[in-house]
Amino acid sequence: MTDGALTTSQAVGALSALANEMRLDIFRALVSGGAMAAGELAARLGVGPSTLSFHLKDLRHAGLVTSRKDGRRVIYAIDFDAFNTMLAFLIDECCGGRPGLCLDAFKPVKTCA
Amino acid sequence: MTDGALTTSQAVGALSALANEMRLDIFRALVSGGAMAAGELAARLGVGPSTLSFHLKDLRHAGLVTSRKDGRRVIYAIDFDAFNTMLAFLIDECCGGRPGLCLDAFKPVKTCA
DNA sequence: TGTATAATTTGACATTTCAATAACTATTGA
DNA sequence: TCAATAGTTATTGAAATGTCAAATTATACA
Repeated sequence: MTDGALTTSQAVGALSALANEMRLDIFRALVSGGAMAAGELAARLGVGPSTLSFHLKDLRHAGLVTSRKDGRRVIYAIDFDAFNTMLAFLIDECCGGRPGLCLDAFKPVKTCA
Repeated sequence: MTDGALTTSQAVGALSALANEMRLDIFRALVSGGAMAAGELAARLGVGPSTLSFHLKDLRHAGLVTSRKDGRRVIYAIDFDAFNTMLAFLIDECCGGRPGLCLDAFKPVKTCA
């Protein structure tokens, strides 16, 4: 997921990865809690290790999270660049050519008043 | 989908609706081509009527598109408010509390220099 | 070395999703 | 009223997805 723009199937992959309640919870836990080990995620979300691993693989395959080994643990983290790329896809591909229609959502985070 | 904020399961519903190549194509066709009848969508996308109807129902159920009858045709259109609400959810819930991390995606559509 | 811990992988199973055909409903217009 | 058109709704079967328990790999440490 190093390219700037997503193909349709990459976008579908990223959307699919977030289109599941448990994976969305995982994603949000990593956003709010920062990078953490699989075991800590499992404890926070009350999920068994294999089920968690299954979903983490999905998120990682979609490029939305990264993982690195630290001893016998595996630390997961959000890939914010990839997430931004997905947001950019939604904005460009789905609102492109119709500026103004999709701008409402951005106002809360605009910093240029 | 008249409320301002989405529940998690509403967000999953909206994401799931877009997490399919054909539905994403339908959505984009409606964005770029504006409101149009199911038959015209079917012709543009080269899809059978029942398959199209199946996916349109999905998008409508997720709240991302609206429909109205016009004679014997049914006109479908993007519900941009709902789409904005979904974008806002992604931004608020997934980047909230970490301003700056998710701002990159907005720059292309910023209108304030 | 032996044991416990952290995580992934595998396999069985149920559920959901998707596509395609055929049947059905509603509307138009000859 | 009858036939054609526009869409939706069953129905079927195939493929993908999700859950859980058990087996496996890798690391740490007594």
